[in-house]
Amino acid sequence: MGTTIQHSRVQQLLEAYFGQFEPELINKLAEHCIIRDFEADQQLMRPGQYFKSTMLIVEGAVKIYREDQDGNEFFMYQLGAGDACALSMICATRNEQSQISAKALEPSKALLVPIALMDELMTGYKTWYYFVLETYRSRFEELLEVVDNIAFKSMDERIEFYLKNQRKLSHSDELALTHQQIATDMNSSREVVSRLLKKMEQRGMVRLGRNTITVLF
Amino acid sequence: MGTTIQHSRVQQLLEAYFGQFEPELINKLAEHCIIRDFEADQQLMRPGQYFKSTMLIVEGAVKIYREDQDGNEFFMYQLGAGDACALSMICATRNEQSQISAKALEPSKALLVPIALMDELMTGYKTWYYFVLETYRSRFEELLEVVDNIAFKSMDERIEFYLKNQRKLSHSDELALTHQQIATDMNSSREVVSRLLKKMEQRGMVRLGRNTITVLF
DNA sequence: CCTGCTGTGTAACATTTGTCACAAACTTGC
DNA sequence: GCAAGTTTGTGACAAATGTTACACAGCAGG
Repeated sequence: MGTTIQHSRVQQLLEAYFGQFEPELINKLAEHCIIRDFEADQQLMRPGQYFKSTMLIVEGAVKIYREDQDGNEFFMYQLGAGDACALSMICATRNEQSQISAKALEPSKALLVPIALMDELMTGYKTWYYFVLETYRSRFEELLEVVDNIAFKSMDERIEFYLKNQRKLSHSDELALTHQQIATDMNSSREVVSRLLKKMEQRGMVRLGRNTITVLF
Repeated sequence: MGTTIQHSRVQQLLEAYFGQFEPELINKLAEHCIIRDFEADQQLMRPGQYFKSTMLIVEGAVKIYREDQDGNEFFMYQLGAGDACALSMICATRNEQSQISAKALEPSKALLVPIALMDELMTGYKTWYYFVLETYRSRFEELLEVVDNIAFKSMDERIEFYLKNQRKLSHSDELALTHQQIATDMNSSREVVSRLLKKMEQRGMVRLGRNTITVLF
């Protein structure tokens, strides 16, 4: 594939999803970014990995989660087109190991920005530095919300929050989820989730079907 | 107090605790920072507050915690001299409301950097932008550790982690803590903490006294 | 030394969450 | 339409945590 083709494709994507960037920044990025595709279920990051670039998501959905030694998972938040992976920025700038996992939930595309560019971008382009700070800020806030949930709330409230969140992410009241998936994301067990969902159905908050949960609140 | 006096005092503090800053940055900051003192137990930040400046701690210890509607607390991490409050940076840059609480654990001093300076500092001084990113990174990591603890670990493991952390912060194996304080920080109840501490004492991990816990591991 | 306050110990019980076991419902491929 | 796999429902029980209630120990001030 010719470099010019790739170059203009990147430019298009940047303009579409990162319209807040000043034109010179877009040009700069288009010169140096490459596009990377991920299949559904493919891992974008795994604990212990080093980064040589920062990722800007331009298509698909990426789940960011925590994994412990025993392989237990815990869902933290989700990224879509227009989002950047804050962790990859942090780790990239510091050349540190990542301690989190990321997985594509559907076929996804990301732009890879070489970390060698970071200094120049941060000091040279105000919209970039705003973008980076804003990325941190919003991930931090999301993480704080996660802490709130597990620190202060009971399982049923957490499920409620989870469903609301999923509804927002999928733009639909019909969620294609199994009880097991929810249990995995919340580091709980399937039976507990089933039990509580059943109670919520009795209270008229959801309608349950095989592979679907309809949110009614 | 003469401005020159204040100015040179700020400069001293910056050199002492933020020695990584380049000299021109220190001068710049010294010109515009003011010193603010906090008494023990005084609140530095409360939910819903707006920031007009970023805080650099130069003396004392500041506890950063989360509070819910019912007044329950949950300890997140602690700052000391040389640390910056990441949250005040985030909220300051975005002119957003803070959603966390900060309290001085002992008489403390902070330098207040006006947010109006942020743009200039970020783009003009590489050590500043490194510092800001590193501040985010380390707070983020700490927050991840917090998430791990409450998501994956049981109460006794969490107490163990808490005590290790306190030991590190106080540079001593003798911790001046009541069971109630620990319970508050972990959003649990005093009885549970007493019970588990007693078990740990039986296993030889700690020695318990009134107002003191001696860590033996 | 008595009084009151704060901190700790502990038993009994309630509630929440996790685990095990198994059945039933639904889905898919042949 | 049958077999095999996946998903859900549910009861019984275990374990962890939270709650209530109360005794008592240590400390401070008069």
